[in-house]
Amino acid sequence: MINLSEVSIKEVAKLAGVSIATVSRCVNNPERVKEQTRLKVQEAIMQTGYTPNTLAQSFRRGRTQMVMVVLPSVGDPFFTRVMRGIRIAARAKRYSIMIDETQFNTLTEDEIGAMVVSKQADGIILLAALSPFGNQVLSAKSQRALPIVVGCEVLSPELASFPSVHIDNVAAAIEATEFLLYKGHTKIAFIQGERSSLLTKDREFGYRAAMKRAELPIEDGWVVEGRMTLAGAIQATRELLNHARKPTAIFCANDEMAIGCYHEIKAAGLRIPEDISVMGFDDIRYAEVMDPPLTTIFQPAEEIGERVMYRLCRAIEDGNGDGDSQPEIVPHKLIVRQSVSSPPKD
Amino acid sequence: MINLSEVSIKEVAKLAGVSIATVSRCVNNPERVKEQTRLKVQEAIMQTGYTPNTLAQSFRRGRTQMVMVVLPSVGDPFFTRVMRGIRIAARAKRYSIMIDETQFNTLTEDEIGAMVVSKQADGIILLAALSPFGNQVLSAKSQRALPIVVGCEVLSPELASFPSVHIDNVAAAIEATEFLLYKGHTKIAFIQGERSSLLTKDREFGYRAAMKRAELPIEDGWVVEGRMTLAGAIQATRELLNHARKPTAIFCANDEMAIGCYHEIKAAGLRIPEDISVMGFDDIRYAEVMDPPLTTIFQPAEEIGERVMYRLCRAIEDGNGDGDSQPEIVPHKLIVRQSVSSPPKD
DNA sequence: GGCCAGAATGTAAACGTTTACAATCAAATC
DNA sequence: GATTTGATTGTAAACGTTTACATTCTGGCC
Repeated sequence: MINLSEVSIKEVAKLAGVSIATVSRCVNNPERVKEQTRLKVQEAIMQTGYTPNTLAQSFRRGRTQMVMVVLPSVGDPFFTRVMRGIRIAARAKRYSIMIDETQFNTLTEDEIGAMVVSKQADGIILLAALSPFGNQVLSAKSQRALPIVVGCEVLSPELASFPSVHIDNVAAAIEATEFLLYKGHTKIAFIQGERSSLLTKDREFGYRAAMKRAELPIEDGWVVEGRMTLAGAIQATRELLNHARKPTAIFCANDEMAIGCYHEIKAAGLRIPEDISVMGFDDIRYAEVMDPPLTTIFQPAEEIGERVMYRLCRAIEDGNGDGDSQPEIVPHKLIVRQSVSSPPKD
Repeated sequence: MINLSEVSIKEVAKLAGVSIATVSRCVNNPERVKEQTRLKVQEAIMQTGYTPNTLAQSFRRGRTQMVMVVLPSVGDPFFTRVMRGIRIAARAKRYSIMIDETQFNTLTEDEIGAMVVSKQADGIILLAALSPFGNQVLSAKSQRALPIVVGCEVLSPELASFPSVHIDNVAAAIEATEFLLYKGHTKIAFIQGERSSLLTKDREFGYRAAMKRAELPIEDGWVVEGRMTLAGAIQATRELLNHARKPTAIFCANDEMAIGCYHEIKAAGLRIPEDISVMGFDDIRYAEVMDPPLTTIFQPAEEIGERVMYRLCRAIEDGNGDGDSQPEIVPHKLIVRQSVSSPPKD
């Protein structure tokens, strides 16, 4: 039964006939107290329904057992998966998590600042590009150790000292592009995400590398920048479909955009993959129920989430975990479904 | 520049040549201090880079400025929308939010308990059916006022005393069903969500009411229970398509399920809406990019989120806001797209 | 100038823990 | 039995605020 009582450690101590220090020890270091008294205190705790006041604990210990997760958009199903992993690990490590979106950039910066300053969170998980406030977080880090771990996103050089967990985006994008090439496509377009995201740059880099290796030209206008949203993708796809040299395959920097891309292609009366092939990235849960099911790159999102969280815990517990700042690279995987075929003959 | 300094109110006081009480007042009740000293203190705060220690504040004030949001699944795009509203209001009211999913029921209950007991959150927003721990939260409420506001979900009788914000699910479901009837359907099936959710019951009730009013029979097996997930909907749709008296229209209790429903219908080689019409519920962002775009019921999710949050704030500030426990009903709207047509002739 | 009222400020307690240190206890050793 | 030792417990300070209450200003009034 949930009990919102106001009983403090004092009442327990009195009832058990011991000092408050002993009660505290019973709760936190049971091995440092005699079996007999431990039982007595245990009993008193039961009787009173005592539970430690977390506020007081946080205050005293200077720890909140909370971590802050900053991501571009909670709505993206990919991040939902990452969050699931984070949540699982957090639960195991007895942390609570707070979430913030970068979507409305301006305010967020303040919030992170406030969070950091006031030490309301013990650490930060960054799943987003951190251009807007990168410097600030960085300076915070240099001043005092507020643990930060980066997930999914790749790190810009000046931030490379943060621990991070992500896939090899370049390799994955190469693999995706090469699959399209293998299927016979030569006119391959790429819808990238926001410029600010390095991750998207890596994917673009992989795409370009694969095209180059295949000695294929990339026409002006084949690489379209969109916001990583449905609307962004729709707009980008429209541009591609109007391109003088229309691509036969579109590689979207993530699956959310592939959904928008599908819509626009169909709206134009074209078929997937007969008229145009589509490649995604992430493998969100909708990928396999799309029509046709989406060929994409699987990211072990839950695993990334878990690892990031565990990594952060280590950093928090070590006081300052910048010892092991090797990025952890987790494996990706090409998932072949039905959105890619050979290009149409013309 | 973010500053993780350890300067406390004492340093500021010393530098400004005043007592700590005055510094505190400058920060919290500037009007209760002389302009001149206020400036002096202001200056000292700047110089030292002081920011109040939130942990100490929370401890002292017994308030955390955090609220906990409990929802079935963060992954559902509908809740993403609700969360956006909550977040906006929270930001305005200077609250932070923590999220918990009921998905893995067992542990969650503990967590809520812990949260509640330790007063780490000032209030709770429930967007989920609360069967598993309903009693407990309820008992907590009776013991001491931990504000709880319910959103989206409709309230079971014994919980009706909690403030809530939601649409009229019965009316909305009637409207949806009547639209199908109006289009000429008579064989209409309903895919409901989890039994535990009252909300789904209300929608089912509306569906049944509309059918009854139209004097149409509901065959055994036309109302299928699924989990409110893609997989649940796929399974449910499969059953419907194998039904001896196959329905010509399927009304899904939410859009997420409609996505799964689409997939299964197409997998069976049927066309939407020519062979079978589909009606959704929620109007998530994917609804309009689905193929064909989904006819559904729009819920003002962001608005619900905002209202719920503001309501909770009121409850927190009033100490115990169970005065105004009238449910707030917000308007829904039928959104006609292309997933519903007249039934096929046979 | 003395007095008063109200404004401004200071003093100190309190919030519920944790923890260094001191004190006590019990058992083992001589 | 005295001494030592280690285990167990108690005492009290500390964490950084807020705030009731006491004190000191300040300026206006007689």
